[in-house]
Amino acid sequence: MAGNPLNAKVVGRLSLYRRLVSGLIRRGTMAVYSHELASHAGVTAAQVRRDLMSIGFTATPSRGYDLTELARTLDRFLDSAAAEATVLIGVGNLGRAILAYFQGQGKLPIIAAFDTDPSKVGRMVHGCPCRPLAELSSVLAERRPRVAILTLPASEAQAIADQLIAGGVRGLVNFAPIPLRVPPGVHLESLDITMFLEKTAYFARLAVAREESHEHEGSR
Amino acid sequence: MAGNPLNAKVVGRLSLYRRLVSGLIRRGTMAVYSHELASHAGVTAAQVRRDLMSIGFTATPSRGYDLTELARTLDRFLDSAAAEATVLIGVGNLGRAILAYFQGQGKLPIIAAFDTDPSKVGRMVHGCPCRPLAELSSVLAERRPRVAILTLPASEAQAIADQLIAGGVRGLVNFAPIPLRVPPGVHLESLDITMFLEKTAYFARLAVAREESHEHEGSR
DNA sequence: AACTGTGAATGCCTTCACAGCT
DNA sequence: AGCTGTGAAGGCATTCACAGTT
Repeated sequence: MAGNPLNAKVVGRLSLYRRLVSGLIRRGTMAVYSHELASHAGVTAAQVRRDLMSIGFTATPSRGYDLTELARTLDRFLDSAAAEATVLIGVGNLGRAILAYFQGQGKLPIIAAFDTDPSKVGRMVHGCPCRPLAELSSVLAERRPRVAILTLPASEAQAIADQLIAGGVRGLVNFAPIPLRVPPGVHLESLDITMFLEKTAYFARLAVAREESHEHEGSR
Repeated sequence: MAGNPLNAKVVGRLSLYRRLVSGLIRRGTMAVYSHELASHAGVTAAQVRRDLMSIGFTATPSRGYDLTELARTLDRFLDSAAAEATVLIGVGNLGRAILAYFQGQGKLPIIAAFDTDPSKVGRMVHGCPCRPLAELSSVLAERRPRVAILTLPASEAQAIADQLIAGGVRGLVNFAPIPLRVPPGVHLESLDITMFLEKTAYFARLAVAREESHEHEGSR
């Protein structure tokens, strides 16, 4: 059932393929060749073939990959049998946006959100109950969530992460702009939005500079 | 001024180092050794040395990297002389969260947000004017923003991206869950939150399975 | 004695390229 | 004729390890 442990980049692309495949199915497509799926995903055909090879999914040279079968296989790899309980810590603007985005998504239900702010606690936020942070450990003990989303201030992120991991959480998606330290066996995905923006600004500036120097040609 | 073109991963870490450095300066630290900065950043000391080497910043073996000097050098690399005008497309929950996060951050001012929803248009959202999408091209022409943040539905993302690029934008941060196609010379940073969550859930599940099988030892 | 800067080694990921299949 | 599955090659990023410096 587990198969051989897949590499993180492959899993990311599988998640993307799944979404593309379900879109194609909805449009009535029955099968695709690697280069077709590749062009939708923005990767090479060889990459698609390798990725699908790594989960043991095969095509026929004549028809390509059967989409119904592929969708089922991807579901089996990416989803648990039961839905994976998830918690979210930090009901600020970003936390609320993510709650709104994932409410009613089926798999990965966010079972509770936590915050220290008394004005938020007790309410429903986009369909999710907001509870005081003090109740975190009892929720961890009772509901055994395995995934947590951190949308809280950087100053509190490490302490909360430690508490979550101690309580059994094994996957963290961190939006706080600080590098977290997690023990081996715990998966951490860090999404530092400021960093992505600064990176983008750097390359945008470079591109503009390059274009401008090409315009009046004379340099170099 | 441009130097040799840096690799994207290096630029990402430089952005992180900058934040760490400014925190250290605030606490009164004057200099750090590569292994100290590395431990804050969660990378190896060799990595820090290589990254700083790539921007030509050097230390003295006795004191390490001078933080004041380093902060200045990083600023010079990561910031433009003038602030880089940025626009945001799609004032949904996520768009609003990002507007809130970046308002008043100095560099990278979001000069306008765009949406088609008439109930949003005309208002200020977290200090940023929300304008109708129809005005996008005139704003592109007048203000020449170079960076854009896409927080809109997947179905519209590619068309808007094309319009932005035609209007001079050279860096995109895309939150829409779809792979965008951009021409060479345009930098694209894609942040597919669903993908990150699914990846994390996969590895969390794997970790739990591994722990459970270790508990009653006999399997293999 | 301990650090930096860096050539060389390693390791990982992606792509090539082709035999095999239909 | 055109596709897949995959060994081998290639390219890129990280780490090693050490000469040089203070």
